[in-house]
Amino acid sequence: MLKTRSVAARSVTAPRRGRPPSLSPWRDVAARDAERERKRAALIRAAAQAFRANGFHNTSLDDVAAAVGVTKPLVYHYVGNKQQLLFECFCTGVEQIRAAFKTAEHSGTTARASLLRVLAGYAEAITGDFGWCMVRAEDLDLDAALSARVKQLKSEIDQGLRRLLRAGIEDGSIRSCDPKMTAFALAGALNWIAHWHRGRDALTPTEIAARFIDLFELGLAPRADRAARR
Amino acid sequence: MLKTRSVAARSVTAPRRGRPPSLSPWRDVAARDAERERKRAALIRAAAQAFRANGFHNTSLDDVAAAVGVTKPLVYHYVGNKQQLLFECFCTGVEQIRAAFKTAEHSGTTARASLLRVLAGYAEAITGDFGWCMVRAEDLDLDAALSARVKQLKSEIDQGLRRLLRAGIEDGSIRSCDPKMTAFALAGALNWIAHWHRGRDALTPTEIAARFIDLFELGLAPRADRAARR
DNA sequence: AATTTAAATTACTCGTCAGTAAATTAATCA
DNA sequence: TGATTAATTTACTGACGAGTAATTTAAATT
Repeated sequence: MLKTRSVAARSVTAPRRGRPPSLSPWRDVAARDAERERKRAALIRAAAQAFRANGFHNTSLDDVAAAVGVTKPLVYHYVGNKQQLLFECFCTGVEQIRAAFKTAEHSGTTARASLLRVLAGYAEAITGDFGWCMVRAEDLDLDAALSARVKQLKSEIDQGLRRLLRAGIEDGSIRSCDPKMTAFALAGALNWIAHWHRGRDALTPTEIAARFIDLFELGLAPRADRAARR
Repeated sequence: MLKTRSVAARSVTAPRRGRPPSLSPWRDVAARDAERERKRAALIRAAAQAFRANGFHNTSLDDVAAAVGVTKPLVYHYVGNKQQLLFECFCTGVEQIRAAFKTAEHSGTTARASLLRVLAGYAEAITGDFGWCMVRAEDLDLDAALSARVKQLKSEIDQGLRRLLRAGIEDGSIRSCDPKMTAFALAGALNWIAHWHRGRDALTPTEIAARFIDLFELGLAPRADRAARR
């Protein structure tokens, strides 16, 4: 067990043996920091997986530590406490969604096209390791400070969706609708994926997103106008 | 406190004082059973409210008991254990949704019309006291037996949605789509309401449902054909 | 009135688990 | 090399909360 651990911990970095004693200490320092960051990230990912598998409250920090071959106090060495750990999982996931916004936002065409791209990236993020934490991290499980930050981050995403919807209504690419409720419906449908999507599903995230987008774009009622497409 | 409790417990049933000693014991027995059932229901409702307010794991049975002015062991007198309590909350909520299916299902017109009615009832149920439990009751928090029953009940609802979708595709009232993914999207959007809807919201459940239904029915893309309405 | 049954309480057990103090090992530095 | 600092562990505390045993109070039955 101990052997396993130290091997794992080492294997992340390149196994440079016989390092030159002091060619440039700066390089070494940077590498060390990077490794620390990598370990921290591994811990957070392991936690996210455990939370998704068993739920936040049914996962002890001993579990998380064991999952990565390490003992509990080390978890505290890398992250403040259990709440903080959940929060980090949340942030990691949110970051992916923000990235989706970044890449999709000013991508030329209509606001509707941008929105659909965001939704695809969103779906991708939700099906990832951090999707569950992002969606189910309850403010209730966090103290006031963290809870506020979570709400803030969620709100930013929500506002991003609404902005795209409004833009689409203005540029004529989206029918007039209530942006708030529509954003809630979109986010809800996508977030819900975290509840049912489990690893080996028939459809890939992209395929799921495509189905959802089709529904949101065209609606359930039959269309007389095929022109509305694209 | 004690006084409060006993008054509350009594006030549910008609305050028949000086009851005729033994006119018909059967009537009395039935009334007693009914009262027991009413108390049990009150407990379950209180639990649902507490779970929604603080989360399942952040709610102790002492909390639940206190909320109804009673002590913990009495909770065990009425319901097996904490899991069971959550399960009961879940069932109560699900029952409302089943009712929505019942009333909407064979209501004459097209399958799409039925579906939209079901969605309205669904939204109504989600915003109620038991919505949170229905949506967030994690199989993870229940042992194998209860978890299986929860999955079963959820699946029935899912199948109900899919059936309506398929029926709609057949009778031409719904565009061709992937029933499974569409059902997931619909359920997700609606379930998500439980995450953000808090008592005094601007919109009533019915209004929310209307907005959602509009989106699902007509989609985001502008429609050339206004005929598709109704 | 005496007895049985149900409703509700007090006072406890027992396990789990977040979080910590102190010690140890390994790596870095001078 | 010896001294410092970081990484990691062992061994603990302290609280909380689910669930129970034993008891009391009230109601129902005869």
